[in-house]
Amino acid sequence: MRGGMRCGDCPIRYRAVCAQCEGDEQALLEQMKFYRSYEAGQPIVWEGDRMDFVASVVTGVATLTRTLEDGRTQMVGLLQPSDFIGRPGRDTAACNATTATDVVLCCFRRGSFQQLMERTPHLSHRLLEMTMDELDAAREWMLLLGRKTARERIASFIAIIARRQAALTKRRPAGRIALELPLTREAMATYLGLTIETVSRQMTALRRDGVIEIAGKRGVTLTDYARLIEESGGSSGAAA
Amino acid sequence: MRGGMRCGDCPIRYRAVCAQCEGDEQALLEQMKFYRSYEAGQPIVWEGDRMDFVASVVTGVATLTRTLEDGRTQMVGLLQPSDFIGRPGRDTAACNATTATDVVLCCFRRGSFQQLMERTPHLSHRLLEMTMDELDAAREWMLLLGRKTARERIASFIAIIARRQAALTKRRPAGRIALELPLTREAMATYLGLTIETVSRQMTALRRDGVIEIAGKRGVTLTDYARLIEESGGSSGAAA
DNA sequence: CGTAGTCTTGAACCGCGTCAAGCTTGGTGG
DNA sequence: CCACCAAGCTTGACGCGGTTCAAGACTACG
Repeated sequence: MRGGMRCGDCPIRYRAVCAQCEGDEQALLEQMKFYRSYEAGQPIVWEGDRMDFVASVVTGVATLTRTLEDGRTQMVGLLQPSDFIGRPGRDTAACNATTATDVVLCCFRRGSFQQLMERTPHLSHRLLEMTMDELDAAREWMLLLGRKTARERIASFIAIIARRQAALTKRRPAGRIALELPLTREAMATYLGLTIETVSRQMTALRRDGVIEIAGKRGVTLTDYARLIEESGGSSGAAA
Repeated sequence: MRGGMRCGDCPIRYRAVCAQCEGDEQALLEQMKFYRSYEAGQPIVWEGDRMDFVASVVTGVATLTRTLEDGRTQMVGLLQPSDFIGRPGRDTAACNATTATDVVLCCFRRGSFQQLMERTPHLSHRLLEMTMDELDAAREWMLLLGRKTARERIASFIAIIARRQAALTKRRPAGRIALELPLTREAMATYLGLTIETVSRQMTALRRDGVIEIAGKRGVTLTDYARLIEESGGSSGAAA
C-alpha cells in the first residue's frame, strides 16, 4: 500500500474528495499524495496541535473527539473510508483524531492542497458536498444526543453500521444481517453520550428482547432490520 | 427593507455568503436577490418540504429543529444574521426552520444560485468556509448535549449569546455584560436538550448564586463574564 | 379586572451514572 | 498444558440529576 498504489486502483476513488477529478487534476493529486498507516488505537492528531496535512480515510475507521477540561469526552465524528480529515485554511486541529481500527490515510500537504483547490473547482465542489453531508450527519447525531433514550441510541448506532455495510454491497438493508462493530464498548459510549456500563446493559437488553444476537466482543447479528429501526426511535432510519 | 435595499448598505455585506464577491459577481447577486420578512414564531420551511430557494439571514434569529416520530424535538441550528439557510443541490429541507424573532431573509432562487456558484469561485469558497464553521459549531454543541450538566448547558448558552453580542461591537467579552436572550425558555430547552422546567430552575439557581441577574422574561446581565465561563464547564469558551 | 401565555416552583419518580465486583478472552511464561 | 495476568466486558446495588406531573405567579393585553 505505502506509496505504491495507483489512484485507479483506489477503493475510494469515486467517493472521496477526489471523486470528480479526472485527467490533469487527477494526475496532480496522484503526484502530491502520500500514504500513512496507523495501528488501531493510535492518535492521528491532538486538539490544538499544528496540522500541516489533510487526508482521506482509505481503509479502517477513525474517530474525532472533543473533551472538557475535567476529562469528560464526547465523540463528534466517526470517519469511515472516503471521509475527509482536516480543514484547508486552518493550521491547528479542532478535535482529537484517533484510529479505532488499523487505518490507512491518503494525505496531502495542506498548502499544496489549498493551492490545488483554488485551481480545480471539482475539488472544492466535492469538498463542499462532503462537508454538508457531515453537517447533516452531525445534526442527526445531535437529535440522538439531545433526545433519545439509551436503548434508542444503541439501536440507532447499530442501524448506522448496518446501513454503511449495506451501502458497500450496494443493497438496501433488510431482514437478518450479521455485522462487526468497528468500536469497543468504550468508544461506543463516547460516541453515544453514555457510560460503558449503560452501553453494556442495553446491548444485553436488546439481546434478551430478541432484537440482536451477540457473538464475541464485536460480533452482532440483527434478527430483523425493521425491528431494529423501530427500536431506534425513528428519523435516524432516513438520513446519514 | 423589502426589495429596496442596496447591497452596499446591507448589514451583513461582509460576513454573509456574498462577502467575497465584488464587481460583476456582486452585481449579479444584487439582481437576483429578493427579500422575505417573517414575524416571530413563523415557520420558514418544514422538514421534507420542497425548498426552491436559499437565503441569508439579514436580521433576526431563526432556528433549525429535527423531531422524532413521537414529537420529541431537538434544535440543531441557531441562525443569526449572516448565517446561510438551505442547501444548493438539494430540493427538500432536512430540518424545520422557524423564526424566533422577526426575521428578514435575503433569498435567491436555488437554481440560479447554483448556476452562479459554478461560475464564481468566491461564492462557493465562502460557502465552504461557512459550512465548515457550522460543522465546528455543531460539534461543540454535541459535546454540550452529550456531556454537560444542565447548569453548564445554561451557562454555555448565555456565554454564546454574550460572545455573539460582543463580536458585533468588536470587542472581547469581559466583566459585567447586559444582554437580551433571543429565545423563549421553551426554545432554550429545545436548544439545550432539556425540559423547560429544568431551564427555569437552573436560571434561578445561577441567579441565586450571583452569576447572573434576571430582568423580565428575556433580560439577563452577567455579573462577571469570566465567572460564567467557569460555570460553563470549559472548552466552549474557545470556539464557536 | 379577567384571561392567556409564559415562566417559576414543588413533589415524586425513574433512567442513567457511579462504584464495586465478577466474568471472558487472549496472551505469556513456566 | 495449565497458571497467571491484563484488557475488555458484564452485572448488581445504590444514588442523583433531570423529567414528569401539577400548581401557582407574573405579565401583557383585552
